[in-house]
Amino acid sequence: MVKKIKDTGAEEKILAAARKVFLTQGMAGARMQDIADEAGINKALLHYYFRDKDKLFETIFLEEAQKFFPKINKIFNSDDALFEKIENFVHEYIDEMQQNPYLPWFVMNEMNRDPQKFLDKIWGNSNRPDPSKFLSQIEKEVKKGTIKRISPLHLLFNLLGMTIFPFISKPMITRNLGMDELQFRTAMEQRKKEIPKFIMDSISK
Amino acid sequence: MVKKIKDTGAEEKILAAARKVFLTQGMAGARMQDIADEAGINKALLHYYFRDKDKLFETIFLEEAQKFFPKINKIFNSDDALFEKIENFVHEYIDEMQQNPYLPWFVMNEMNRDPQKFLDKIWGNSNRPDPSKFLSQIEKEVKKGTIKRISPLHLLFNLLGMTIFPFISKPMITRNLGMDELQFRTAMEQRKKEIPKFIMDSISK
DNA sequence: ATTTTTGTTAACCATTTGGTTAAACTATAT
DNA sequence: ATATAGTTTAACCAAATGGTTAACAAAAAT
Repeated sequence: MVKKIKDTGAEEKILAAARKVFLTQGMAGARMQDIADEAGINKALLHYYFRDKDKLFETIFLEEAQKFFPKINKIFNSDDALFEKIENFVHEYIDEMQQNPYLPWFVMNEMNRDPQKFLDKIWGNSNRPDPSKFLSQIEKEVKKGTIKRISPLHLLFNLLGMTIFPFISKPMITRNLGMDELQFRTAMEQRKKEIPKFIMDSISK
Repeated sequence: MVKKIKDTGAEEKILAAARKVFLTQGMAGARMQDIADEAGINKALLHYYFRDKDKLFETIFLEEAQKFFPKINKIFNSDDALFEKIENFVHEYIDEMQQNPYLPWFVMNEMNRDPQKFLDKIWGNSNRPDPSKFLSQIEKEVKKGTIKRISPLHLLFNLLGMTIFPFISKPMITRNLGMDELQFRTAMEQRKKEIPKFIMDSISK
């Protein structure tokens, strides 16, 4: 009956280990034994805390997705002006990615595997990314004539692509361009300013 | 000794099946039995033609990667003017993705899993994407003053991101925006013009 | 025609892997 | 001290999975 009065850390250690293994190996590639080893505990303990692999995976995936998407929503649905919104989005997103570089790949990977499952299950219609306000905001600006005529959808694609893609392709890009970890970090840091500038240069009249 | 005088199709059927299964499930998620079923042949025949799973996977991956990257190289290393190069790249890339939508995700996915392995093995220094000429070309244009001051690296990231990202995030994006297959296709078709325009609007003086 | 090589299969095998069990250990309450 | 509930482990189990074998069928070579 008494629950979690004291946590020596077993459960937390499992979660940390599972996070690491799932994020790098994906659901299919992850091994329960690897997670146990990584956590420094017996494999059976995994099943003691989390019934089975699916449950454990879902816990991790949900946790990661939920700490990630709401932030975006908040920005997209804020009352900021368009340019500030773009700036905020790029800034926050890149910060998040710097701390958690495997996240976007992980999310998209599992989503590719079984789109139905996650879009329904993980985002309970509550925190699913909703760019509709952002899109209509662009349209409004176009009509007002403050920015050039551009399709909101394409601007969204551009914004997302420029921001997220480097992190997804990191291994390929860095290896191919001979960048090291630090160079990549600084490049991404620069992009916080480069991307908004690039967009504004393109759409402002 | 005589090899492939006639191909009833077993080998081809295996390759087609393996392509399908590997592209959608990844190396870790793919099951040899699934490939056999998909090909309509006995599982043992897989091992008759391709020693083991690794070999089969490598065949597919190599085949896919090699029909994909050289094309890009040709564009990046051509003598076309910068804008034409960008136009060509976007055009060719989107065409390729339309026909083979799982490819970019597949390539990057497996590359994330084990970067060392593929970058050395798959691209034998021959057809590895090499944007260096493209990068220096941008720098030249900047120095000539024909375009705004922009970091070549960031422009490359922007170009790649805007072009490739929608295909990687397709399941997420389409579901979230309520797009169907046709709408997605037409949107991507539009991007062939939208992306070059977006870039030129941003960097031209 | 018959031998030999190539292609194909069903049945099988060994290992991996997710998951269970029963026993042991730890702390807390009585 | 002892019972009790919660925690952890070693040993085990069954299913899944990659891979092998031996027999059989089809084709090619003799």
